[in-house]
Amino acid sequence: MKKALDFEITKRLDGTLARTGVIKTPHGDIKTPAFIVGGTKATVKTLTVEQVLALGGQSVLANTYHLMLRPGADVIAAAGGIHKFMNWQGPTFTDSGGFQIFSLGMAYGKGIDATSHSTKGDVDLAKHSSTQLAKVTDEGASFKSHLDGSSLSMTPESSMELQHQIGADVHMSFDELTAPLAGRDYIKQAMDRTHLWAERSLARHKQLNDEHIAKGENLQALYGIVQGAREQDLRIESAKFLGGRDFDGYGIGGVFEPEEISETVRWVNEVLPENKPRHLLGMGAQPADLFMGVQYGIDTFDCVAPTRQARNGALFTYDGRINITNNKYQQDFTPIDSECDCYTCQNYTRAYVNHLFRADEVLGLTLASIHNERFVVRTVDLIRDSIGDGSFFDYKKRFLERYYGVEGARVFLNGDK
RNA sequence: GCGAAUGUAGCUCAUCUGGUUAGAGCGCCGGGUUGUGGUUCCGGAGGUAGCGGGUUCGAUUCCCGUCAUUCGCC
Repeated sequence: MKKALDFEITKRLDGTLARTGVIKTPHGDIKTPAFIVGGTKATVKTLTVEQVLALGGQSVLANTYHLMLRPGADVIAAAGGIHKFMNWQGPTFTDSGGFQIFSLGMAYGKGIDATSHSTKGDVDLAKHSSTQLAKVTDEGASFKSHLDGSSLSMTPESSMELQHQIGADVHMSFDELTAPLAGRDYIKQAMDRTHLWAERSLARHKQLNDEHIAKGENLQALYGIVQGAREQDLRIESAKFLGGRDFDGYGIGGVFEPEEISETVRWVNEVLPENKPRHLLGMGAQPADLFMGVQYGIDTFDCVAPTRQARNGALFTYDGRINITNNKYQQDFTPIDSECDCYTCQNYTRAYVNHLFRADEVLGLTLASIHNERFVVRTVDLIRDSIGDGSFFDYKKRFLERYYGVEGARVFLNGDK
């Protein structure tokens, strides 16, 4: 029987979990490691698909929650699927919506968000959920739309149905995110529920794929999502549980402190089956995330931070991040980064981008987004090359010491040869 | 020339009949953002209240003078 997705490992880096490979989908291949471009609402904000292709984007990731609210999965299905709808002919992913129910529902307006770097107290969000906008039970989640407050619900089955309507190449199983403030008991409970939901997601997914086969349509792939937060034994348990199921690949979910990424990812990837792709959900706001993820076995990333930060004027350079709105760039007629090969750096100056931001001109958002997205896509591409030719550790050291400074980079270089 | 109104932060304006360190919005300066927050979020700087007198325990506030701006009338 035809498979929804193939993954071929082309090279391994000795002594690490890093590898290069190719994910093959009905809409084309993804050379890995790869940075997947954020296309939450079936658009990469401020960019045309031509611009995304030009900056080296191989694949985009959209979001089930956002698309079910607007325009509705049925509209996308009627359009012939997300590829036709948004005019992106390459590989696509959709996230299940679980994260949004957490971040926009349960934690909405409560000062708790996915990045709360708060002390690790014991907050059981389920106990608070009756007064909040989302409620999670074993059956699924009920929540209120952040757009108009209407009552909605999502189950593993309905998430799969929506994702199949949207029609991306790779889906994520419906999961429950554990909050940064969650205590171990709740982490365990949410993980168990995520496993239950993963099995139900997989069962419904297979039924829907059978329908595609009957209609002669492309098969769609499903990743199981590993949870377990910061608990090593739970992460390992989750990787074992899901690794033993017939998923096409795996997503690693949760919320991480930057310094926790490498060890959490390592726990999981030492256990997951080696021959399936692994996606690190939502991480990649800064270069160290990319190097650490790949070194410990991640094949694909997605992260909205590069484009979100771009829209607010925070731009990457190889010497660290700058805020292009700063006064000092008003008459700086050099590129954002003289070593960057993006369209923006090839054609425009810091002074011009600074002007666009100050004048509130929308082109600034586009030029900044092209630059930041190109910066991370290229960084991961060069990581892939460095695994290919064995220079990964040299590249990593050189890149991170320049970006963070020798002192700042040290924490990321510990233990490297 | 005469009459009237108005002068408070870079800008537009608050400070109720005189009462602690004169506020806001915008702008300006800096920072944040990790399964998306384009209208974002968080900090910060900045005013001898046009100027000079007077009354008062105390004046941005009341009085006088002066300068400036605006409007109206000769």
